[in-house]
Amino acid sequence: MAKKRYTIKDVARMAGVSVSTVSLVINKKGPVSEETRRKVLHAVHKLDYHPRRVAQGLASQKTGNIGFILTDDHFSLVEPFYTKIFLGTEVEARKYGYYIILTTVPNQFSKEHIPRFLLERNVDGVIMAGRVPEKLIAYIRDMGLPVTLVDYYNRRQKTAAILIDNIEGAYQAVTHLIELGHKKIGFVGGDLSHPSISDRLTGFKKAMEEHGLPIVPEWVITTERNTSVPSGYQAMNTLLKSGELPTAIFACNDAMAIGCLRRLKESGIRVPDQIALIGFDDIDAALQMEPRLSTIHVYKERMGALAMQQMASMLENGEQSTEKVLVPVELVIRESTARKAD
Amino acid sequence: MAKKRYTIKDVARMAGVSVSTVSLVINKKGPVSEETRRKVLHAVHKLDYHPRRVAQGLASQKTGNIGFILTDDHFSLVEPFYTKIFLGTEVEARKYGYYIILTTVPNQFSKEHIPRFLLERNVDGVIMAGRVPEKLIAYIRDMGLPVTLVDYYNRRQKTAAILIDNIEGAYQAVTHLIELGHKKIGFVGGDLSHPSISDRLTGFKKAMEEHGLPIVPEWVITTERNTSVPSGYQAMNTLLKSGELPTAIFACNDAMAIGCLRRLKESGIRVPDQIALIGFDDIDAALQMEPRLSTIHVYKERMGALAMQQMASMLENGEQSTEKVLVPVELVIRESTARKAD
DNA sequence: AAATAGGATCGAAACGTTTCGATCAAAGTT
DNA sequence: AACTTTGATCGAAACGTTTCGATCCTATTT
Repeated sequence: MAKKRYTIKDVARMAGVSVSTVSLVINKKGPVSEETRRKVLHAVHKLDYHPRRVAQGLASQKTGNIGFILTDDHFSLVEPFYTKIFLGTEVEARKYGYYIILTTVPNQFSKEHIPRFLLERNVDGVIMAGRVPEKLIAYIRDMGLPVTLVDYYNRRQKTAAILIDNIEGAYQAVTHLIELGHKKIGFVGGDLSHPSISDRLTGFKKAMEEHGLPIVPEWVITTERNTSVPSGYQAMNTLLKSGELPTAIFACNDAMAIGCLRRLKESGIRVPDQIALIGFDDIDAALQMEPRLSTIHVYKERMGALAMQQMASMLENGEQSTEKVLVPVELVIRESTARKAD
Repeated sequence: MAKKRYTIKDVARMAGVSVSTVSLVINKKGPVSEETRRKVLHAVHKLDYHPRRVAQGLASQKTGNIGFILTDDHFSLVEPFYTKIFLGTEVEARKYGYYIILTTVPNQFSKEHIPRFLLERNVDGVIMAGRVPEKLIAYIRDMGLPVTLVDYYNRRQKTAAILIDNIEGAYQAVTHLIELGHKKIGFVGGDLSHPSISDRLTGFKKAMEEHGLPIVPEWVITTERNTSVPSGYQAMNTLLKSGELPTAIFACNDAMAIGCLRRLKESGIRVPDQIALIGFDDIDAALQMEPRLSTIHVYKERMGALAMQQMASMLENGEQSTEKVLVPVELVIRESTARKAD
């Protein structure tokens, strides 16, 4: 039943040329006469020949695979944020003829967690999304493999990266609130050591300052350890206990915004009537909320695709790029933000 | 900077044995004296040697890769149902030393969409999740590759499969409604040609009959083309127009249940007070609803893992299994179902 | 003591490509 | 007319393993 698969030899025989000539034609290298090219391609077609990846790999010392690394918590998250980035990469990879091998590593990374595809030299390059262990980045760079980071950037490692325009996004979100007439605006964030979060805070401050609005320290919550729904809930809790409330809140991501929303509902505070709320990321859940969440849309699939493009060009040039691509975002106005009631 | 990677030759030299002996030790084949085994393993360790996958692949005619195929719409769906199955497979694959290569194919499948990893013979077996083109299954079987289906099963193709216990799940859901005192129960489904959906209808009928309750044709909606949120919305619409309403509804999946809920809210009908509602699948969104959706939990990651196990054993025995594994489900009672008000 | 069996080890072929250097013919240069 | 360049093609080595059959040694059987 299993059909016989032809090899390059069969093609060569059929076309009446040598094996190496067939290889040249297939890989579009070296000069080949129009005549032989035709003959070869005809034979290829006739036999439905496809070179075996594994053989190409051994001979050319390229596997044709790209590793895609996420940390455990990023992938197991309810929100398919990084999953979408992955998908974008996967689809783009196909265009280039690469395979993507996905793996996750624990946040508490140590030597024995080194992905097998690195040990076995089974990838030509690595794309990593989200905050990823420092050591791992260094290890891969050390192997001489090109690296692209997505949605993360570390000042010390000189790698290529695809980044959300966090400052601009936050700026837009806060400006939106200001244009709705809000003057008392709070920031809900966490873990400022993460570059994305601190950038979003920067954007917040920039918008406030440019419009001559005061930044009230009690309304800037940055004590939460992470940026999950429960953290948002907690942060809102803190805010509620601190006397006067702001009239609008910019949460550093949708997950935290959802946490805030939940806490506000429990206190019977109406969104957006009493407090306007805007998030960041535009995860799927933002659309499920009541009210539906205004947010900053992030083009996740696009980011994944861009990472693959960057990787492909590094693979072509054979050198590690340090280019940082800033991907624009888009303000999405839904129901959780409204003109300030007076 | 790029560290030199050692090959099996280096290990052989260091251990003072032949290359073939090293191979025997590493792969735990053939008889090797304890003495040499020690020497070899010591050298392996010392040099941090790992065989290159690509070389093993060529020599052994096994790639070490498993293909994972989804249809486009399954992967781009908002609900990460199949994504979770994929994740389960991926984690399990690591234990066995396999890599997973993910790809999607269009629903309208034709010859030119054959995944590249098949043409290039870059996988040892294929796992497919969800409803998948008939032709593709046949093609792969034809290549002599083992196949496992997840959450889909076609009577004509004799393949292994990991299946949700749909009949039992539906039976439990409906029985739950009956135990709450409901007698007028509706079914919201679509596309009965899909085995999962028709099985869920079977479970519905079984529960109704066993409890001596009538199945009212007007309350059994099976006219929708698919099982999405909008279809659920539409189905509810139909139900609303048909005179008397049931007091409880079993939707064949959570997506449709969400659609129903949305429509009910628009009409100001309270769930669960006026109508109890239960879904199936336990997707993430079920937890986000207000009220939170009662449903039948499906162990998605587990199903993915089981598929990998099945694949591994087929790869070991070198033969296509036709075993069907029925994975149990679990009733999850949340807020959308309540005792019938009288 | 010779014959046999079995365990341990090894050399070499094979897997299916790419790629490098060699060869040869035709065209261009002096 | 001799020499050089260029284009087309090819043969063979190389990639790093696995695996098969051969060989050698030791222990067992007769």
